[in-house]
Order: sequence, then structure tokens, then C-alpha cells
Amino acid sequence: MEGAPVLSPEDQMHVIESGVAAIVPRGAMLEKLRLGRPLRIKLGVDPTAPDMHLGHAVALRKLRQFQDMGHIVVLIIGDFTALIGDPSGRNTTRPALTVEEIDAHAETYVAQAFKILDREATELRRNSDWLATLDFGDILRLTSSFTVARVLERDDFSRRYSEQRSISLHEFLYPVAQAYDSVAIDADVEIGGTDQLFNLLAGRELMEKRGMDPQVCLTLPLLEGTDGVQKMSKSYGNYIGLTDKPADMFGKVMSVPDSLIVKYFRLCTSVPVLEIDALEADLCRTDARPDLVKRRLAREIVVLYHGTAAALDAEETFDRVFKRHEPPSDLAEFEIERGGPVHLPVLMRDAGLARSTSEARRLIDAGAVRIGGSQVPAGSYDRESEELIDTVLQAGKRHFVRVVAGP
RNA sequence: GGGGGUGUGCCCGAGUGGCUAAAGGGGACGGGCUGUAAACCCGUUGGCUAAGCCUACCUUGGUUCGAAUCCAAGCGCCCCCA
Repeated sequence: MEGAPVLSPEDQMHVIESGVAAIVPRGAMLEKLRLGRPLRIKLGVDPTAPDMHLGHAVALRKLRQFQDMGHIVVLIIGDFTALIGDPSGRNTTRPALTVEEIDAHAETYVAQAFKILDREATELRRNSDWLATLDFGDILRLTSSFTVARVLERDDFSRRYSEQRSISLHEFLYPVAQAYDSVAIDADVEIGGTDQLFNLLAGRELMEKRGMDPQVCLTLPLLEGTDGVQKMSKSYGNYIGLTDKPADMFGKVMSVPDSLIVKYFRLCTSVPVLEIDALEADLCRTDARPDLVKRRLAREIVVLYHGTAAALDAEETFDRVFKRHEPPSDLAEFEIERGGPVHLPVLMRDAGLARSTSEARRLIDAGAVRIGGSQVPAGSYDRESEELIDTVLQAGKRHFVRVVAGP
């Protein structure tokens, strides 16, 4: 955003607060903004998960908002802390990663992060730069700033402690290391998920003890996945991947429950906050059209990751498939031999329309399968190849394959 | 170190010798309604060119015409005592 108008501290505050879980302490945030200089906004990431989805992007989007208002982002790859493994939200010790894994993950992470962040306003750092050089004396001085009781207050530690699960001594050092990151880069603000609050506060306290202007801690809520219940996660299968195909992305957003529309706008799009406020007000009216608002949401998100043209295309495909019940334009093709009988369950399994021939039979018996638009009757499993070639085979509402003659 | 418990399909959970591909629920999938929302209704939910066959109740071995169910050993998890 070149030449963005300079917002007043109060207006900036309004943007910053959109969608956040907490700003601690809120007053300090405002004071920092009033300084009138670019603030240094810190995000530390553990190079663990290379496949990113909208949930991972939430913090990055918030950082981007800061950048658009003229602030600097300091993105820290926790290559050194990954050797410890963040215990946050875990019941057990997290396995440490190898150096090779860390490098590979960091690379893919950064590549994806710069789809969202402004490279020009980003400082990219690795925390091994300053953590690896500390000697034992430094570490002793550092750890003397914290007490065991304080660290044990953390939910995850206290739970593990009372349940008599093991806590390795080095895990205690994770918040210390993260706090030291804030000192090393002189952070004004650090952002993270709600489960990070303790670590963020540790940074604030350490800076204070060192006579620095302590960082403000900003936490972001977890983003629910397409099921609207569980947090977005690959293992729950409810995620929208940043590299999902435009049509898939559009469709997945449309399947998100209405109750999450505003949250998604705030956490996943770059729509101006004032506009989202207006949208939210509209949605509360009795003649509201949540379907249209959600459509816009889907469009905004696809534009962000695939551009305008792809978004228009995705919406068109969506209408074709789900409104007019026609096959999409970019159909996958599946080749079969010309001449001879075809057993539908096997064809469907091989073409990826069903996971097994048994499932394919079930789909047929449930009336979910169509050849060239006409329903296959239950129990009818065999066809001649000529009846299938150059037709569209459909299983359920969203799975299509064009059958063509093979070599 | 001693004592007790438990291990079932994607998950939870019933089942204590044949009628069990295994109740019920959740989830998922499919169909209807719709806005690929919610709510609701119906169906399906091990594999296999399939009225049949094969593989399945932690593992291995055993008893039996027949075992998820009984016995033995092993492995995992949980609880109590020391």
C-alpha cells in the first residue's frame, strides 16, 4: 500500500483491535502509536508445519495491517528454539527437529508468508543469531529473571505437573528464549495466538527488567475451520489451504457457517475495518442476506491468494456446479478403452470418484451417480464403453470426470 | 516392587461361546429441503466384477464342531499401595 494516508493513533487502534482476542495492556498500545514512529512488530514462528492454511495466515494478516499503517514487521524464524520444542498447548514433550528439517520448513514458510507480508517492510531474522552465542553465564543471568512458580502457573505446565507427567527442564527455557528474542530485536509489539499469552508476557517482563520500553502483547483468537466448531487444522480435515485451487477455496469458504462470516472477514481478508463494521451491522438486520455477504467473503479470500481473474472464474464455476448443477468447465479426463464392457464401480474407483468399488456401489445404489446427467439406477453396475465415452460421469454433487477414449 | 483394571470398526461405546461384518451414539459420506449456512427428514458407513467369497474385535499360541467372547504368554494404557 504505497502512499497510504497516515491514520491518527486512535484510528490505527481501531484497525488493530479488529478481530483480536486481547491487547495487554491496551493503554500501552495507544501510547506506542502516539510516538509517531514506525513500531517494530514481532512474530516468532516455529518452523514445524510447512503446509499453511487460513488459520496460520491470521497472524500474518494482522502483521500486514500494521505494515499498511507504516510499521515494521520483524519475522523471527525460531530455528534455535525449535531445538527445544514449544510446550504451549501440549500435554507432552514435543520432539525436537533436526537442522535439515528446520531449514526446509523455514524456507517454505517464508515463501508462503511473503504472499501476505510486504517484503519491503519486513525484517527476517533467525533466533539462532543471538541465542546460539549465549554462554552459560548469560543463561544463568537470564533465567534469574524468572521464577519457577511463575513458569508453573502456565496451564499446560501446571496440568502436566499435577498429572505427574514429565516436564523436561529445558522446556522451562522456551519462554525465556522467546522473551530474549524480544530483547534482541527491541520489539514494540509481539503478536501470537491466545495460547501464547504467557510467552508474550514473559518477553514484556524481561524487557521491563532490563530497563527497556516493554512490548505490548497482542493475542489473536483461534480460527474455526469449515465445520465451524474445531479449530482449523489439517488433522481435522476442516482447513482451507493457502494453495487450494481457486474453485475449492471458494467452495470451502461458502460452506463455512454463517456465524463465522464476520470473524473470517476480520481475520482472513484485507477488507478495510470500517467496511467490515458496516457489513456486521447489515448482517444484524432482519432483511440481511448472509449468502451474498458470504459470497463476497469467498471472493475476497480467493482474490488474495489467486488474483481477481481466478476469483471470478471460481465464482462462475461455483454457480455452474451448485446453482445450475452443471459440470465445471475444467473437467478432469479419464481414459477408457474403446469397445467392450465397463464395470462402473471399478471405473469410478480408478477415476478417483470413489475410494473403493464397494463405496462406488453404495453411491450408485444411493442414486448419487449420473452419466451425462441421467441417474444410474440402483444395482445397475455394467455398461458398454460406447455409452460412456465422451460423457460426463458424476458422483455426488461435486465430483466429475469426463470419460474419453484411450489409445 | 506389590495389587487391581482395561485394550472392539474413523472416534466413543455395547456385546461374555454359535442368530455378529459386530447394538447405540458421534463423525463422515450420499439423497431431500436450501444459500455447498443452520435446523430438519431419509439412507449408507471393511474389502472384492459381489444373491457369493475374503479379511476383521491389541499380538501370538491354545481349548472347542464353532471364539470379539474361554485359557496362556506377550505388548500398550489406566488406577491404587510402596
